[in-house]
Amino acid sequence: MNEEVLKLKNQLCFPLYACSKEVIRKYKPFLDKIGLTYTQYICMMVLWEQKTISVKNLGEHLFLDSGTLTPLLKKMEAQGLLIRKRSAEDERSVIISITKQGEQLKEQAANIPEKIGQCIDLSPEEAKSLYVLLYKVLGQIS
Amino acid sequence: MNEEVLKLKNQLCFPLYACSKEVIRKYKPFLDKIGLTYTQYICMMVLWEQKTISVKNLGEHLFLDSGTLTPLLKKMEAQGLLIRKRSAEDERSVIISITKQGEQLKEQAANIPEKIGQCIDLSPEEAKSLYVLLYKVLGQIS
DNA sequence: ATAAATTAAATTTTATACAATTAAATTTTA
DNA sequence: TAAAATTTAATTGTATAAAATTTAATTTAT
Repeated sequence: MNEEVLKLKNQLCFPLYACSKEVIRKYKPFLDKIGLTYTQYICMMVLWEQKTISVKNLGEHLFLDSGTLTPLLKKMEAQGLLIRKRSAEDERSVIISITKQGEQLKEQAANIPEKIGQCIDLSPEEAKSLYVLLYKVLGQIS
Repeated sequence: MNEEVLKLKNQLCFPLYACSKEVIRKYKPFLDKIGLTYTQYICMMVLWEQKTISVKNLGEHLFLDSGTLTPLLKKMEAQGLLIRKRSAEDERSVIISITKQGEQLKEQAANIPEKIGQCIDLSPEEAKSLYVLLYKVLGQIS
């Protein structure tokens, strides 16, 4: 057996996994201030752009399924950030719509990307390269 | 407000988060065959190298705390892969030692990195670049 | 037109994650 | 040396995450 292949330091998956967790952890203090978790934050990002979207479509954007989204969206509805309504055309679909309160949250979130950016010291070229490589893998694997 | 900064497509955190999840999901069929979850797999990787390690030290390697590791390690002990024993020198520490059965599992895991590699089509240079960038961010952020 | 297949959410179960707290042991300091 | 501070696990509570199943609605094919 090649003794090297199963060493943690020779895996690409591990820094990916660890880096993802640590970056998300960095968001916590900022997201706490506006009462969102990271997953809720990326849902809101989609809603700030789209205003209205089905659970199915939202899940496709975020690589999440209804088992994760349903309880999450119910909580956010209870917080007044969005409304869930079954589609009239196709009753299997649930349509999410952002509320005024949800729209207003965007202003409070506006400085978060910059704050996170300050924690990560990559050159524009490095950041771009990382971005491209991650989306390349994501496109291949999902 | 700059309307661009909060768009999902302009975030670096999101492909990191999604890519990590999707890659780990790819491991599932292979890990299922040997009865491990991904987190258990990276614990075993450390144990295949170290044989013996404290919970504290293991957590530092994996960026995980006792709240995650304790129940995980208890399950793995019940499966016969390792033994948990409180240190004699410092009773606050719990020492994890791999068992013969845990050692044997390594042979069954030996082909997993290659299998995953087949799902990810990056040139050696791209893979190296991704690896370096991830560890760079990890070093800055944690 | 209706049975079969598909689709979309919701639910259930299992497994992380991690913050916060607790408990116990050890080390430091006054 | 005894109190205070620190360290290490364990526990508790909350929040994902995903597989598998269920339910309900819609579409397809005969």
